[in-house]
Amino acid sequence: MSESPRHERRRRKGLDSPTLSDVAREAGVSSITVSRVINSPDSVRESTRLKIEAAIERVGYVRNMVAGSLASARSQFIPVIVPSLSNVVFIEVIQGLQATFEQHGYQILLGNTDYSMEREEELIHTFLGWSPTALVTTGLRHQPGVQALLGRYAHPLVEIMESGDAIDMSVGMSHYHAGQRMADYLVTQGYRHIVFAGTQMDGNYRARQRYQGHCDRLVQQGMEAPLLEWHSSSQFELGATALDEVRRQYPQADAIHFADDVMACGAILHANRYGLRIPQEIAIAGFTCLPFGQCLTPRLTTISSPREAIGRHAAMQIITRLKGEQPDEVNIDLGFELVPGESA
Amino acid sequence: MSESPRHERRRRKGLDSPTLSDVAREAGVSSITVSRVINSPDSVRESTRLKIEAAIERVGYVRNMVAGSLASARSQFIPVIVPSLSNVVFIEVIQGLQATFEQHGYQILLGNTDYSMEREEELIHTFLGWSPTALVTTGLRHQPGVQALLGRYAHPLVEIMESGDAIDMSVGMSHYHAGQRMADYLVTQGYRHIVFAGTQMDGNYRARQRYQGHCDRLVQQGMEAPLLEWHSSSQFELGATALDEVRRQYPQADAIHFADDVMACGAILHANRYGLRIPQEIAIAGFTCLPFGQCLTPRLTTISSPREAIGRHAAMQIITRLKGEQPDEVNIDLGFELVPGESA
DNA sequence: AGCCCAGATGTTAGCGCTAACATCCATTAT
DNA sequence: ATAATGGATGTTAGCGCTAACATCTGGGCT
Repeated sequence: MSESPRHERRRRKGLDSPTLSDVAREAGVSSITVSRVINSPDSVRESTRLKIEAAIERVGYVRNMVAGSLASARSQFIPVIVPSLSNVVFIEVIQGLQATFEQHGYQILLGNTDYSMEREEELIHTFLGWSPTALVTTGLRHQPGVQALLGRYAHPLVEIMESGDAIDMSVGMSHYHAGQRMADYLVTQGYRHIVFAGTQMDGNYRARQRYQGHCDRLVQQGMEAPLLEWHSSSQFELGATALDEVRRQYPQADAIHFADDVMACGAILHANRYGLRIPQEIAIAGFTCLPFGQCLTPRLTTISSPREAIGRHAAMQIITRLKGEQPDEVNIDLGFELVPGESA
Repeated sequence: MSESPRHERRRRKGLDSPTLSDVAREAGVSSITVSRVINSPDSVRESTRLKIEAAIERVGYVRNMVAGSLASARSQFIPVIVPSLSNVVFIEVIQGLQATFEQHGYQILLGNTDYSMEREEELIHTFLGWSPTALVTTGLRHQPGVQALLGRYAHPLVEIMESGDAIDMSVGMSHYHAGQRMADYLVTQGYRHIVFAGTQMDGNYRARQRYQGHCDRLVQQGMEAPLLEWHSSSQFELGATALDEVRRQYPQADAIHFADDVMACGAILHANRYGLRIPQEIAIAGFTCLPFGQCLTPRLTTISSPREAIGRHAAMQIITRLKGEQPDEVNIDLGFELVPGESA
């Protein structure tokens, strides 16, 4: 156990790297001056700075962020909580966040809830232990405990993906209106028997909101809005299955409004394979606008969601607040765009 | 500036959350006992534990991980450095890592080098400041400085994606052999004029290794091994461009070996659009085996890489070492599999 | 009864850094 | 010459936790 060669108690960790005071001694200054060179170089005279920088180099100093965070009671960490990493949508959001935060010296702490609100609560608890400077989480709905905890949270907080009233700030789009808009478009195109097909919609309530918008619009038009739901995660193959299932259960269906592009693309590829003509025999629509949908023949009709932009805006909201400024808007709705292809 | 209501100097942060000693006082024990309840509950008598747990609940204690990490000189953080987040491959590796680490209470710190080794060096420097318990980085090649730094690094370290001799441990596959294997297969299938097409191969040297394997095998067979390279990131559209370009520059080409599935799929979709028959007029092969390649008509011939498995194994190697055990193997080669489709 | 021992709990002393305040010194204004 | 100023640097006292050691219990044994 105690095979460490030196038993002076000063250092307890194996790798005893030099500290601020080692650098300070080497440079002949006090450690706070070294700290200033690192954190606010402009507040130190240039000659001193150069001397210290040389000393840092010489002793091979590596900054201890943990100690810094403890002393200043804030870390450079910003937890980002998303429901899934299998869904490209969140990957793109994370990229937007990451790129922006990185430029400003913040580090993302990634949390994955797997669409479980209990898991979200656990994650938030853990993350708060890291004294994060800010927090990003997905959606406007949370467990009561989370709602309360975040309400008391004194730092910038952004809820992403949805539009609406946030605890602190939000960046997103209206899923209800997106569903409504697509239903609208399908009706305009002359489709009359439209089935909505999605998966895991119990956890993913934003998909449910899209269905709600879809449903309300169709009912308004005096149509029915049947829903077909699966419970595995969204994959291409599931789109194929869904297409078959819709045609079996609703032989009169002339269009399928999928909850996401992945399933929609799977359906198109499946139809191509079996010579089912799209949109003549059945029309296909998706949601989110992923690149491959736009390379298919026929091109997928879908709604483009501002994924990376959500990430970038969310990060900017936080950075603005951390600079002590107030963002122009607290709740940002980045909207969406209908992208007509030939599939519907 | 100093508008905080209470000026007792004890707490400097805005949100003064209860500490271990608050809980200790509440429970009538010493703070170390509370610490034990949190870190090794079995070392505390049950009655005491329950009493303390109740106190924790009552005061709403949130553990301060930063202080814990400083005191114990190790954090629960494990930096994971990958070259890209746009490439699904790394997303899947990260998922494998994340799922495994999470179960054992570790938190990933994500770093993205954008295929730059200088950036890798910077990232490693920053991350070492967080006293990480272990480290995961991509590839066996690094800047000299990184090589030296990691050589001295006293904690578990896994280099992923490649097979070969690691600084500490590695989990991956041989890209050279994968390239060779595919070239082999194409030759066996009767193709004689095979073009290799890739993008950003200066940074992505694993793609270059695949090309090397491909090249060596073809030259061995007395064939030429032309290479066509682009410099934007790999997208479906680039595959389309590549297909056109190959047919223009090498009219006699009967097969294209793409450096990755995304471009290969783009090429197939493009060919389908313009009625070019695959593989009769030109064969297409990819690398990595992404789901959509397997849904196309014709199905993409490709090589399946063990992406999630790499993540899971890498995490397990680290966990084994952190438990104080020695893993059975230091360098793990998870191999690959040729997946024949109809595209070649 | 007295002793030993192991398991439970407590005491002490930092981990490496930074906030807050204190001091110093060269300028400039008076 | 002296005071006033402001920029550069230093002193002090923790941040909240845990390692290491010290102490206290209450059986079980002779």
